[in-house]
Amino acid sequence: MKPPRVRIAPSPTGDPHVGTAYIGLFNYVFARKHGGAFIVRIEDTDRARSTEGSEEAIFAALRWLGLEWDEGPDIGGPFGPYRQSERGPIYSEHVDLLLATGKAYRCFATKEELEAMRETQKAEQRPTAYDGRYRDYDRAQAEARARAGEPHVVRLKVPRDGETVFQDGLRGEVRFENRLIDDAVIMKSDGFPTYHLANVVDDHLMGITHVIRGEEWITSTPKHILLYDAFGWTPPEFYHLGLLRNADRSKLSKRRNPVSIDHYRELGILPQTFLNFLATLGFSIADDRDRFTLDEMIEKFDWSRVSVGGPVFDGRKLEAFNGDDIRGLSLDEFVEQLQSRVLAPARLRELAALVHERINRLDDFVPYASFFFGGALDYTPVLAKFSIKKRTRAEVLDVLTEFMQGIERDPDARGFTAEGLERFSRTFCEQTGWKTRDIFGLLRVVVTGRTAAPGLFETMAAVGKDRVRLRIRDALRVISELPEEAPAVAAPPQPAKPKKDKKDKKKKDRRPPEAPSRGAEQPVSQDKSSET
RNA sequence: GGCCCCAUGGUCUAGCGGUCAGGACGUCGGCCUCUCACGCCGAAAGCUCGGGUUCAAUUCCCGGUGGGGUCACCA
Repeated sequence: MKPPRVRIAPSPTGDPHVGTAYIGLFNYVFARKHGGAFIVRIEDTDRARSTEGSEEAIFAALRWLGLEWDEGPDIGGPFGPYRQSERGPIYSEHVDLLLATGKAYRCFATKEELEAMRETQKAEQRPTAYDGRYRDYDRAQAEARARAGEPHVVRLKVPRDGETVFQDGLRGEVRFENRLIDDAVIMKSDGFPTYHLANVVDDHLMGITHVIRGEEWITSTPKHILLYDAFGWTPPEFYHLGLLRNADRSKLSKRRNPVSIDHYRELGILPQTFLNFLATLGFSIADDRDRFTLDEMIEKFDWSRVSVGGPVFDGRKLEAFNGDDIRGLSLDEFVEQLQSRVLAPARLRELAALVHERINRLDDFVPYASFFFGGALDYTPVLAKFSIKKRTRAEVLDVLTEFMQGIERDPDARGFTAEGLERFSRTFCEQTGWKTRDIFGLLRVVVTGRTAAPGLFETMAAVGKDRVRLRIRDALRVISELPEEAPAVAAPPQPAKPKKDKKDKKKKDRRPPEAPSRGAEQPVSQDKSSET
């Protein structure tokens, strides 16, 4: 086999996603196995959703895992630039090419117009698809309107009949009827290419030989094949891996699970352990062994050892692996890990600043700062002395859920700095009509498990976004399971969980932080993910 | 709903026509032990269903069912 060239193409729209690591791992291993190149390309053609800092965070996460790339935006390479926002002229050239050969056409339909079209189609129980209203529009007229600066998109002219077939390296032949594929937008009205176009053009120009990506892309693959055809190019080989799932088998989403690589890093998962665990979610090295190193995986890698059903991401197993590996460390190594990861000087200083004026003896630092560490908290003690009056349980659940969504979406909150969080939180109060003292108190309890703690926003920032999210999710579960008669978050007449026998305790202590919460979940809102 | 993908214990998987269906996590029981943890031993728990093909199907084919993905000027 001549050296393959593979890539991951993350979109810088949020925290580094475990899916990116999963797909990245398989790409990386395949490249290394065959002495090929592993490339990182940033797909940032969506100007609205790309966020500052996300790109760096993705690089840092991949490097932490040890998935080093051979070409990428930060290290360059012979086929750059590797950031799609810097490749504008290349895309326009290629669009012009398709326009000139009649493989694509300009479409002047407005978003509203298309929305109305879809509504009608839905109402009539027909599949929603672009109806081709500008497909045969007069070329000269279209060019004139375009020259006049009228906003429009460019669409691929998909053949009306026949079918598009491709070989999936993991699934065999996959066929789609062309009449069911609508004319995909390839250039948006802002002049940026869509994913489909940029992806195909870049993969071709960068010499990508194997496209290894998530199953969610299968249905857009025929569009890509058609694009390769339109350009007269030979498509690469495709391998669609199964999607990582939540415990309920839906596509892994942060609504139900911690999905940030940073979260696992912060909780003290060892990078090689994390890779090993991800690898087992689809790859098997042998009949009766599931612990192996990255090098062993590379050595033994073969597509016939890759399974394709979407695996549930089971944090308990990850932790079991991690525990094993921690025990495998020498005492010196263990201490080194603690010093570099849990109590690194900068981290210690950050926490010390918050604890400084609140303790009387130095060694109170450790118990005082306990909530800065670990995953879920035990809310039993604090439940005995905390309540919100005049608010129903449903209101509490709602407001926490909204808050959790807010820290994801809000530009102020997303960076998770004390200032940003405070700005966001105060606005949030105004919008929800909650008194600051009520909601800040509630958040304090949720985030720290205590009614007294350092300043809420400094504390939240130091606790970290992923832990905060995890605790809110866990709190939602706990609150929803409180006895019915409890007003909101309140001290029930008797303790909520009056007696815990040995077994219960054991169970609780062992429950991993990642355990997905149940009973307090919101309607699914799928995470958007990049091609990784 | 249309289209597409998938299907071995609760979860991740091995299996590639004939196996007591193997391993791992989790669960349960026991041993070790001042406690816990680790470690060790053991147990319960699985081939989605129905048709074919075959001397023989978990394994091959078809269909049902179930799950998932996708139907944007997001990737």
